[in-house]
Amino acid sequence: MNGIDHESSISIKTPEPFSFSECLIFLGRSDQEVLHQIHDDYLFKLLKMDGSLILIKVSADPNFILIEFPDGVPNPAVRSKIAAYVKDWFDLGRDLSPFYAMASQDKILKQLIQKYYGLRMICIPDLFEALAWGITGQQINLTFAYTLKKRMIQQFGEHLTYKGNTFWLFPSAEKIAGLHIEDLKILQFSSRKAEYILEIAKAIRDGILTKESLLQAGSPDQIQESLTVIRGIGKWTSSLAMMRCLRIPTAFPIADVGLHLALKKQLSMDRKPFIEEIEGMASYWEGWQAYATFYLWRSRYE
DNA sequence: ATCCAGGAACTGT
DNA sequence: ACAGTTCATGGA
Repeated sequence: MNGIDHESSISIKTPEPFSFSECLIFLGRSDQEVLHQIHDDYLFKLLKMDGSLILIKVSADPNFILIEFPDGVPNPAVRSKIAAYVKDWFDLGRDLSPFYAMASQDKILKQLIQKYYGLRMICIPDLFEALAWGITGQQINLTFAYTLKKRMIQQFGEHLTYKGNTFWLFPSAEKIAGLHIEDLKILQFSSRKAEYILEIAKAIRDGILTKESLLQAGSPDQIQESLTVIRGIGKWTSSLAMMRCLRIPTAFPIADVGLHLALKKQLSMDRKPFIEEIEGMASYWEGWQAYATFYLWRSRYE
């Protein structure tokens, strides 16, 4: 049971703490994002379940998340999958109280959990999307990374138009696996990133690389190892996928420039912190490095 | 023009 | 294991 199914909608009891509006702020961080749309306090997203496109409209009241289906109500089996998806997307299954207890004693995180109270990790449940997004974002500025992602989606992803708004789905691994390097290069992906993404798409298409097999690989270190043996996936990209797709709370992209800039700002430093300095700060975050990182990322969107 | 951006592979020691 | 080099391309 992932939620209460009212046939034409689903409501999911939200855990404490949870703030839908904080999640919407993170989701609205780029005006180039086309994988969801925010209109007033409603969040729209296109999903594909059992082979069919389904548009969802998500909203919240103090105790529930409500999922509606403006373009057609799917069958009960699909509704149940959608409830599970939304739960994963907002990381609703996690008990945040240990994180908040730790953070309330931490110099850096203390203010962040007050400011962004109820923010949850916004996850990327699709493994191919998480890895492709990681590779896309390697060593380029975020603005350009969003541009590349948008081009890839609008070139190769499926879409649905409802009341004049077009909603996009991230391209499937199957679709991308069938492309040539040139097809991504022309969108201004570098040759190497195009190679990496195509190879990973093929591995996912062929069932060699799956979320389940990664999760069964064992400890977080073993999962990281099985990711970093893949060409194009280093420590940073694997940590990102472990954070936002596999939802491993200890995942920690310690070399992430976004994290560095957030810490620089929080600590009013005139330079980015050194890795050794971050290791010192993060020693207090043990068990919750992923959430600490996520809240720090959030602090950059002020 | 210059530096840098939510890195990773490759090469040499 | 560790350090330096190369790749790659737009944003500010």
